[in-house]
Amino acid sequence: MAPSDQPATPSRTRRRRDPDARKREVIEAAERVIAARGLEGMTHRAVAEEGGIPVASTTYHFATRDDLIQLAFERSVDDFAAYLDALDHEQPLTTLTDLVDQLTDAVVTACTTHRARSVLQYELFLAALRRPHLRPIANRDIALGRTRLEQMLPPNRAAAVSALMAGLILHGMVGTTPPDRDHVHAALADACHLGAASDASTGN
Amino acid sequence: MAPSDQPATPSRTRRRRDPDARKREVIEAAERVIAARGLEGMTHRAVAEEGGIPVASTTYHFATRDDLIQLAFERSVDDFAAYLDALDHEQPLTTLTDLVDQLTDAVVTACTTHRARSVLQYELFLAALRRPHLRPIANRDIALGRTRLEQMLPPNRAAAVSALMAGLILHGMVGTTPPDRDHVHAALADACHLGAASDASTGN
Amino acid sequence: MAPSDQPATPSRTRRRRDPDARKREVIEAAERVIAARGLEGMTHRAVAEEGGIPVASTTYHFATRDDLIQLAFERSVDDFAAYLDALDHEQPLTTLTDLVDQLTDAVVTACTTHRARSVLQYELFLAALRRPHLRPIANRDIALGRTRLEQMLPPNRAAAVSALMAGLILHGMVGTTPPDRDHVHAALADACHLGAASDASTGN
Amino acid sequence: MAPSDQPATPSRTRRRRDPDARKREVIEAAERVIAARGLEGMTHRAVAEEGGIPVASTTYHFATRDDLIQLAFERSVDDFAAYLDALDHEQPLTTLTDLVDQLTDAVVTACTTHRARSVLQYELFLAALRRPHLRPIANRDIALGRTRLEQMLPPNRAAAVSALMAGLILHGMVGTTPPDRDHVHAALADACHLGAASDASTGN
DNA sequence: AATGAATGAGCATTCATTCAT
DNA sequence: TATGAATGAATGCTCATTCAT
Repeated sequence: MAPSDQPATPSRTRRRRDPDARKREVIEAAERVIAARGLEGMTHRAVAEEGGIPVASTTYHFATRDDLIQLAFERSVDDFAAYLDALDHEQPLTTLTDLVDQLTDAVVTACTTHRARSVLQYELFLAALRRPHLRPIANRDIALGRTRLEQMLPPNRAAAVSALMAGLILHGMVGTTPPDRDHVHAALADACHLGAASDASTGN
Repeated sequence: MAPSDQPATPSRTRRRRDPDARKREVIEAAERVIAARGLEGMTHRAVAEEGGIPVASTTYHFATRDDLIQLAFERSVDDFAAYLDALDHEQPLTTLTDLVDQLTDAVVTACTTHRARSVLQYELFLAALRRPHLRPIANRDIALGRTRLEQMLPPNRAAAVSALMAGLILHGMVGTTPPDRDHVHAALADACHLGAASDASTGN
Repeated sequence: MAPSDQPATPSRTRRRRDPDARKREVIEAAERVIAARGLEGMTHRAVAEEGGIPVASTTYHFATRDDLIQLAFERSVDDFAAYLDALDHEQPLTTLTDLVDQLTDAVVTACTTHRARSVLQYELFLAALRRPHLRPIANRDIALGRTRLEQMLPPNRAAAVSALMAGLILHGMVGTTPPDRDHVHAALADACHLGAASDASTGN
Repeated sequence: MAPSDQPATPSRTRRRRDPDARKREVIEAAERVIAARGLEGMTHRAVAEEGGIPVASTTYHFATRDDLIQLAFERSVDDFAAYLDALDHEQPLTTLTDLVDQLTDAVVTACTTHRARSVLQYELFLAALRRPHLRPIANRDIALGRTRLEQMLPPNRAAAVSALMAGLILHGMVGTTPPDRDHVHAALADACHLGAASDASTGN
């Protein structure tokens, strides 16, 4: 972000100006590896290969493998937050109808275009079930979506819609075909109390 | 964990004669290990320890670790099917109101009493995302719940309610406290189209 | 050999009439496995698979794996003896010229048609270097060829020709192409003292 | 066999700093193990024991066991080349008579003093029959001896003498007693076309 | 600060052999 | 007798982590 990040000092001898840059590289590579091969596939060697980084760099900057895992998940939630922020700027929420349309799109793309991110999210949830120190991170991820919905929905309904989306995405990814847009739309319309008309449109 | 907690066995006579029983023992131990330590924690050694069984017995009856994983998941889905059958006998579905009550209970107990089984289910879903041969098994699991709901709901609504439950349970388990009964009930009532009154009851 | 080997008694219930038959099956399968995968590849499982035989049959009839190895090698030497006998009947040795022609053929086919048998022979030789109980068997194999040569050559020359053949076959099999007939012939002619004329024919 | 036979090392300071030296240590230990126990006996653990080295060191420096095998064989051929070079310096080839004397000595010592190296060579030949990537190495070994002979013999005769030596050594090692010097000498004299007189000297 | 080298611990799997039937 | 079941003992290999530089 800073304009002096990589100045014109081409002192080849120097390896790195920014000590945190290498750390970030490792974390990002770890994110990618978890998404691609799962938490169990996230070995130091796999991260090193993915990032084009020496193996020892993946252990030098982090006390243990668990530390790296935690930081990778934290960063993935940061990414999610940034994604939601961008969404709010590009498509600010106005009407309930728009909201449902947007959420429908979010569910479908979560299973297709953004599948890697969704997988990472579920990896986090599952990991959090067994590792207490990951639970705050997982809950922050959940809260992120929920809070955004609270812009237009009462808290409990926001929570319900958030859960519905989680379930729709999970079932959608497990299924052999991407989820059907109309079904998703109808379910979300219901959950958002968009009005009885929505139901008729899909014939249920 | 304790390999010697079955002292009443005729001991010493190590050899068993019932290979299917032994296979079942191994599979059940594997199920328990996956639920407790995750798929990555399901090593042959862990299964052997959990089942009080020699390590070689866990490899003798199954060609590969992946085979054992698959069979353990298949068996866990069978368990789920049996659970649903039992439920149908004990509490046959009659009215929509009863259904919603029952589902509410199912969600809450899935996060508490039956937490181990729920964890196993999500392990299966996540594993299926990366292992194609597990997807039919995961989809069968999803279909099981969905089909049962279709006794009382149109197909698309059944799918939506099924997804909602999956999301509620996941978020419920990740959260630090069990899910709130009333919120769950309200969300399910909405999704089942129980009537607008349900919403008023929770004050949203 | 005996005409009453498998009489007309089709008593299906009986598994085997001849208790030695199963043993022979195992030994023959072991021979084939050693030739194909080497001594280290000769596991009980490999033999069982090769012979279409239960694994336990490969251990039941032989005290140890080493026993089976020994019997397989013994049998392979028996095979070699039978092969030489047959050769003597079909192509009795008459003149030195004929002998050299025949030996040339033997060397070339040992690297091609009979390669499997040759490999087995070298497996035996190498194994005998480390396992004293196999040495008499290996030496019998060597003596077999030598003795036959002694029909037409003095003992020391017979030994030399036998060694030459062993070396030609070994180098021939290791090489990327089968050995050149003319070279082989020239070398054997020399070793058999066939006469200086043979040498001129190949330009040496 | 004795892992602690190098007490003079600075002990305790386990870490080495010279990776090439460590690699060489492993390869040399592997050579010794193959010569002593055969290729099938060359396990990582056996090499580690032989070299007084941690097991993981034997896998760290080589991608696979096959890699280590190949390097050990390559090194053994290098050793052979060095041996031939040394021989050429110490006893340059002059007359055919000297050559035959020297070769006779080579055959006899190959079965006695240098038996370990000879065994390694035959292990290589046999292994090369089944592992294509070892064939160039085995052929280089054969070419080494052949080329040296070509200093004094025409190519085809050199090849024949080389093969004869291979056979003599093999039969010599398999036999219960070292090969008889005179027989070996007579055979080599013949193969080198030393003159008819040689034959008379041994009474054949 | 950064990294190649090194290693103890552990893993999935194979195998010779033994046992119960 | 013959064989499926069972198992202790390896084996090749991977990995998180530590250390020397």
